[in-house]
Order: sequence, then structure tokens, then C-alpha cells
Amino acid sequence: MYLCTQFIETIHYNMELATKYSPTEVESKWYQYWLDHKLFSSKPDNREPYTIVIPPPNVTGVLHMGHMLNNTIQDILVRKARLDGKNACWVPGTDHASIATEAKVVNRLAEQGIKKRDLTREEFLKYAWAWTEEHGGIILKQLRRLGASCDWDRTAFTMDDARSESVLKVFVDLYNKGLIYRGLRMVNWDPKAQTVLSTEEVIYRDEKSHLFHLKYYVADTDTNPVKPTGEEGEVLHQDTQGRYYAVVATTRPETIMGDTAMCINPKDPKNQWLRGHKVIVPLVGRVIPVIEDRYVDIEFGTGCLKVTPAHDVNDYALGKTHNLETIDIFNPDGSISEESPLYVGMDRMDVRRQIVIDLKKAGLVEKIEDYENKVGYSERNQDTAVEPRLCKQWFLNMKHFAEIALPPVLEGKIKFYPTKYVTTYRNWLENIQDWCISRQLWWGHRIPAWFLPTAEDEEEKYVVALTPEEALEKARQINGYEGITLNELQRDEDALDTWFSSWLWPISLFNGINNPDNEEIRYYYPTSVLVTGPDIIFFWVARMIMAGEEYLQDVPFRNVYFTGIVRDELGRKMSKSLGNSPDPIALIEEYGADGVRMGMLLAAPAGNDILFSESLCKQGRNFCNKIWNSFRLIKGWEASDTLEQPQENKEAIAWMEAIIRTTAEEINTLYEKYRLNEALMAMFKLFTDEFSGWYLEMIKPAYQAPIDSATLKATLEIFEQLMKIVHPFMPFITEELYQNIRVRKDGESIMMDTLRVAAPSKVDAKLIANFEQAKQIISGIRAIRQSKNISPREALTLEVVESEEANTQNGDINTLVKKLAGLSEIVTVEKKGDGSQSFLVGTQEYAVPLGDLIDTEAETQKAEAEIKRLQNFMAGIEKKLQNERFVQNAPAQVVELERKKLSDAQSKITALQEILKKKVE
RNA sequence: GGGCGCUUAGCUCAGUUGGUUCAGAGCGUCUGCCUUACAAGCAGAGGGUCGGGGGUUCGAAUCCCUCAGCGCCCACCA
Repeated sequence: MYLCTQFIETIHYNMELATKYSPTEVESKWYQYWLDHKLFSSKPDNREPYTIVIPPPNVTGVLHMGHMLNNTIQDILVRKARLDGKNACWVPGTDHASIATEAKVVNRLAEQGIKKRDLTREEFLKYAWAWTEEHGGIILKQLRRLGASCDWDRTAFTMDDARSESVLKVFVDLYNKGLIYRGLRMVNWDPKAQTVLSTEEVIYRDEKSHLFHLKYYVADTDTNPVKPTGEEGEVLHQDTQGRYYAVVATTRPETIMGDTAMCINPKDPKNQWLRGHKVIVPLVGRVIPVIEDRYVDIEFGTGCLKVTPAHDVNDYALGKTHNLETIDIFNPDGSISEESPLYVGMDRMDVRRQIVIDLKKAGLVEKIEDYENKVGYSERNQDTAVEPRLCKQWFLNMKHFAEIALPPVLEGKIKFYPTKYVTTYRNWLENIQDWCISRQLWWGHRIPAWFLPTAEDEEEKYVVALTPEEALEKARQINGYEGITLNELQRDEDALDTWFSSWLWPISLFNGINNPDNEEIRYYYPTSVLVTGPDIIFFWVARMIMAGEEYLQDVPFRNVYFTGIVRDELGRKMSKSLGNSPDPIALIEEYGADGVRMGMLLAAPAGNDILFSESLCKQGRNFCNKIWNSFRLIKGWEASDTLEQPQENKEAIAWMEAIIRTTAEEINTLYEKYRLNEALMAMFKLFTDEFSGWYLEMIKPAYQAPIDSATLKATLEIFEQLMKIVHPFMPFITEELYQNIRVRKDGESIMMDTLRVAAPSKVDAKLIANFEQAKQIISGIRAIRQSKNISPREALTLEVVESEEANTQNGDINTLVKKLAGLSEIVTVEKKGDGSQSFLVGTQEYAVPLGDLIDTEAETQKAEAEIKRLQNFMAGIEKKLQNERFVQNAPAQVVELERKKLSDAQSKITALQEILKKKVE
């Protein structure tokens, strides 16, 4: 039976519109239409601009859920701006992602048996470009499936000609300004990628490891006998043969080959006896001095610190103060170098295991403790521990940039959503270190610096210039190099950090570096909003602000919307190894792009992590279906020009319009605050509850009866307006239905239409309140039907019990109430009839005659319980009002309100007591 | 070690300057229903001592203190 009716019905409606929305064809059809008519394209004109630059995804990347969230948000904002009549421009592009892409290319070559080292720079770059062309832009194609309305003609790449030129120009400019310098520093070295990293690219992880206590024998007991000082707490270690030794605690025993001193705190009583002595590095046999520095923590371990200036940041500082020798025992790939007396050529991790065995064998280990410490890993290469290493690199002076980048955020010229990141931003800028911008990579912008030939022991000489010719010219101005040729100049092999090009993105996309003050940069800059994750606030957000202030003396964006991390429903990060990361394209195929967009946004307040679950997409798909079917209903009506428009329909239309005005205003406010999930929810309720649930039921004609054409026309207008409100969230279905409302011109689109909704008025509020009351009456009657098991088809009578407030409803609304509640009539009575069940809406009593169905006992109990509750409520308020301090101190309004509550409760009680009295009679 | 944030219904979260009947929304749950747009639906219902304790106040989810738990960021303790 069930199947049968369902089947017939489907056949019946298939003639017009299917019972369910099927997104696949609709999406490809309209996306192509938008492209064909260049509707995403933007050119400067006299409208207000609305600009977003995409956070460029890695050129070889594949779309993941984080991109889905981020780009859905950007698309919503851009589409909303278009509907508001702004000239919206969303610029897409990709990032060359130097370290990540180079690693991918190296791996791919390795699969083919080719080593990077065996290739020249040019050969390697050829492979890299081939890879980029093959895989590049996949992600941008995937974004189209989502509905992203980017101006694709503007698609840029951080390493295309215009962007590369900008990067080099900026490098030369900052060098000339004295902000870029070359320096020998302790830097973070990634032995796998064999490049230096910036401090921001190192992530620290807690790790279980061991604290090794090693014996450093005193070397000079013959010439300088050990004299116990007798200090309190003094610790002298002596072995069975009477030899003295100190104990050093270390987590990295493999670095002892680089030890050039042992350090104690001069105030440490237990180690006073070591002052002025020399000790022997275990296994290595090197004799090193005992130095004294207050840096050493007396409480940690034994208070003796081994000093390895080449491989630890602090040790490096100690080495500098105490003029220690620096022995670099590591090769760039993390193996042991020729500088080391032992283990040459072995990997550092293998050495750590081996040296412990050897040390134990030699009796040089005092003890081994379990220990937890933090180890730095490469952000891009998370299985590789970063090695502190001393080398010469290019740095950007950050003090200057911190000074110009802090005020715009603190003064609110740039607004962060959520605001808590302002503190994070400030803390970082106030403690900023210089930015190491060089990388030992080929895939990237090659540093425009040329080295001049120099003697071995001479300090390096170089020039910085945009082109080799300019470099040559500069080189020839240097004393003694007047006759130098281009061949003798050696260009720096290193490339620039990826972020050194990203930080120019909002400027370089509009060619603001190469062609300053051009029409586009003047029009589109500053951009309106940046949508990104808080994880790159330092890498990117802060640095764009720096570049913007430096080169345009203005902020790069007025607002920053920080999205959260997309997690699974259990709150776990999405990862390949967990297999909990859905394929976005598969989701789109199952639920439709609109459904997935809604799903993404449903659980995503700004800045909070979002717990994604497919059920949210399902909810989105269901909503699409709801929209689809409501349109199907309207389209199925037959219009009649001869039918006069009923008054109650006019009333319903006026109410719906009032609701739209009110909600549209609310939604606008939510957009302004970037509370998009709340805007979505408001839109959802407007459509589902108010429009589909109430309005359509109000004006719905009887089965197969025609509708008056005025009502139909108004309804279609309302529907079109609703489509525009929904459109930013769900672009495809809204376009499909917009095009179906009436025949459109070729090239016409909901995208390019404008949403004009008047501001709500006082009359609207009154109207909405009246309908609210009517809805409650209807709900009250439905609840009675439900509890008494009365069919919706059985007509009932509504009794309105006379009171001061009884006549607030106008006749038209009563007609609607009759229709929706299934009433045959509404009568005004002095007292409710016997066998009528009553209910209250506010303080007004209504009743429905039920005849035999009335359950007097239950009703009495209910009324009594309600009276009791109200009496307690009143007692509370009375107590409050009797409190003189309350009456004196609280604002008059508040006191007045309490009095109103009291009288309202009193009239409810009176009404209920009336009901009870009736029962007794 | 320093800093920031969070804790409200089964879940995910709103709750603006302390005061509008303030304790809310969506989802989920329960009950009834194939009613002629939609069962991917409709109608109705239940559900919270606002993390614990203390304080300020006429009045606290909201302000202060404290305890507990969770999360994030920063930092060179070997």
C-alpha cells in the first residue's frame, strides 16, 4: 500500500519536477553557464570593491577538508558582496611551496633511480616544472566543483613571472635599505631536506628519551692535584683506582665528539673542587677546560654541563663568551663528519645507539635515567629531527617590521575574528627574532646576490642586484675588482623561503610592486577580508601586514577571519594514517556541493575547531530537498485571474514580507560579525519554519483548486527573494530555481542580481507578534488533537474566553487559524463550555469542546499543578518586591517589570481557577 | 616556565553593557502520523543545580577569588 501510493505519486509529478533534487547535472550546468558569461570576472569600476585573495594552496596539493571549509567561507562572503551590489573580486592562485614541492620532486626522482645530487640545477628545475605542470592546478579544478566563484582569468602562481619579479625587486630593495643582511648564526637545519629552516618552521614535540650521566675524568691531577674544598654539599667522584671524575648529564651523547669545554656554575658549592681543572671527554680522549658561567643551573643533573658550541644554541653562546673552539661533527645530511675522531660517516641516530654501548663497555656511564624532553622537528618533514647548526645565511631584520606591523592590529585598523588572536599576534611581534630567509633549495626564487672571487682566508664579498648585468656593474665599483667579468661572478645557489613570496601576495596579485600605483592596486587594495587558519598567523598573516605597511603604507586586508581546524566527529585531527579524512569530491557527489557547503558551515563558528560529520552534509542535502519541494508545490498551482484575492492571503503575504525584512536585517548583522554559521541558521529557519512550515500552509489552496493570481505572483516574488538570501550559502540550487521562476535572458543570473530588502518597521513587529499569538493557538489545538488522538480532518470549534485582551486578533488572522488548525468556527464565550479543554496563550484563555473525550480528572490535575507553579513564582517575586533595597536600588523599569510579572501570573491563576470552578460545578 | 582560551541539554554550540518569563538553538532522542510539495517529511513532547567551592550585589550563566579538568600558543634548561 505504502509503496503503491508512493509510486503513483512519483509518476504523477515526474511530468513537472522530480520529487527529489538531484544536484549533479544542475551543478555542472550552472557552473559552466557562470564561466561562459564571465560572471566571476571583475574589473575596476565605480562600484565599491570587495576583494579577497585566496590563501594559495600548494601547487601540487589535493583538496582536503580544510580547503573545503576555508573556500566555502570565502565563496559565501564573495557571493554575498555581489548580491549587495559590490564589485566582488576573488583572486585564485597557487603557491610553489618550495620545501614541500622540492621534497616531492626529489622523492619522485628517487623512484626513477635519479639522485638530486647527480643533476644540475637546470636539470632539476626542468623536472620540477614538469611535475608542477602535471599536478599543478588540480586543486583549483576541484574548487570549481565546490562552486568557488573565483575570477579564474586572474589565476596566479607565486613563481610566475610577475610574482618572481616582485620578489626579487623586494629583496634588492630591502637589501639596499639595510634590512637584509648576511650572517653566521646558529640555525635550524633539516638534514633530510638539507636546508636551513626559520624558527617558525620548527615544531617541538615531547619525547620520551634518556638522560645519560657520563664520566669526565680529571686530566691534570699530576700538575694540579684535586683538593676537596670542604664546602657543604660537595660531591667528589672517585673510581676504584682513586681517579677523580665529574659527571655530566646529557640527552645527546653523540655530540660529545664536539665538546670543547665543561661548564660549572661559579656559585655551585658541590663543584667548587673542579675549578681550574681540565677534564677528558669520554671515549674521545680530548682534554677540555672547566669553565665557569652562571648560565648553568646548579639544580639540574650534577651541575656540570658539557659544552658543544657547534651543535647547541646555548653552547654556542657560551663558546662565544669563553672563546671556545667550535668542532662541527655533522655533515649536512646528519652523518658524522671528518672533524670527529670517531664514527665518521655514520648517521647521528645510529651513533646515539652505538656510542652508549661503547661508553658502557668503557665503564664511562654512571647511570641512565628516563627523561622527557622536547625535540624540534621540521614542520614539512615531520619525521626528521632538526639539528642546530652554525652557518651563514640571509636574514631579514624584523625589528623594523614589528614596529610597523603592530599598530594596525592594536588600533583596530585590521580586525581579527575571533579577537583573541590579537594577543597572540602581539606577543609574537614583541619577541620577534630576525627572519632567516635563505633556503638551500633549488625550487624557489633564487637569491639575487653574486659572490666575488676572494682568497681562502679573506672575508666573502658580494653584490645584490636585480640582474647579472647590474651585479657586474656594482662589482666593478669595488676596489680591486674593476676589471671583473660576468663569468667570475658566482650567483648564490640558495633560494628564498616560500613565505618571502607569499607575504607579497595581496600586493603582487595586482602588480603593486612592479607597477606601483597602477589602477588595479589602487582599486582592489586593501582587500576586504583574509580567510585563513590561525596556524599561519606568524608565517603569513603577520608578514603580509609587514609587507603591506612597507610597500603601500596601508594594511593588506581590513579583516581576518580565522577558521578552525576540521576534525572528525570524535575531535581527532584528520589524517591519512587514521583514514578519517573524507574525500571532498566524493562528498560532493553524494550530497551535492550545496549540501556539503551547508554541512561544512553548520558546525563552524569562527575560530572554533569544527567537528565534521557526514550527517551534517545529509542535513544540507535535506534542506536542498526542502527548497526543491516547496518550489515544486508553488509551481504545481494553477493560477486563476478571475479569483479574487482573499483578505487573509493579503495578510499572510504582509506577514511573510515582514518576517523577511526582520530576518534579512538580522542576517546582515551576523555577516558583519562573521558569524556565518548563525547567519546560515537564521536563513535555514526562515525558509523551513516560516516560509515552508507556516506561510505556504496559510496560502495553500484546497486540493486541485486554483490559486488567485495575485497571491501566486506575490509568492513567487517572495520565493525569489528567499533564493537570494540563500544563494551565498547554496549557489547551485538557488540559481536553478531562480532560472525556473520565470524565463530569464541569456546571461542573467541570480549571482548578478541584487538583494534589496527594506528595513523592518514598527508595524512589522506588531504584525509578527500577532502571528506569533496565532501560531501558539494553532499549536495549542494541535497538541490537544495529539493527546486526544483526534484526526486532523475532524473539524473542531475554538472558544475564545472573553477578557480584556480577547479581541486582539483581526478577522483575517482568525481565518488563517481556522484553516491551519482545522476549525469549523471560532466563537467568543463568556465562560468555556462543559467538556471543553482549555489552554492559555499568554494570559488569554482558549478552549476546545471535546464532548466525551474530555478527561476532567487529568485537566484538573494539570490546572492545579500549574496554579501551584505560578504561586511559587509569585512568592519569589513578592519577596523581591518586599525587599526595600531592591525597590530602592534597582532601576524603575526593572521594578515595574517585576510588578507586571506579578500581575500576569495573578491573571493566569485567576483564569485557571475559573476552569477549576467550572469542573466542580 | 610564561601567556591565552574553554567548561551551559545526550552531541555541537549561542547567551552583547549583570535585570525583558533567561536558561536558548540545531542535531539527536521519544510519541503519533504516508494529511494531496517534501518520510531526505509533518505534528507534538521530554531533556540542563550554567564544572566545584567561596565572594561582590537588591539581583550572577554573566563580575572577582579559588580549586579541578580540557585545549592552544610561545620559551635554549643540558
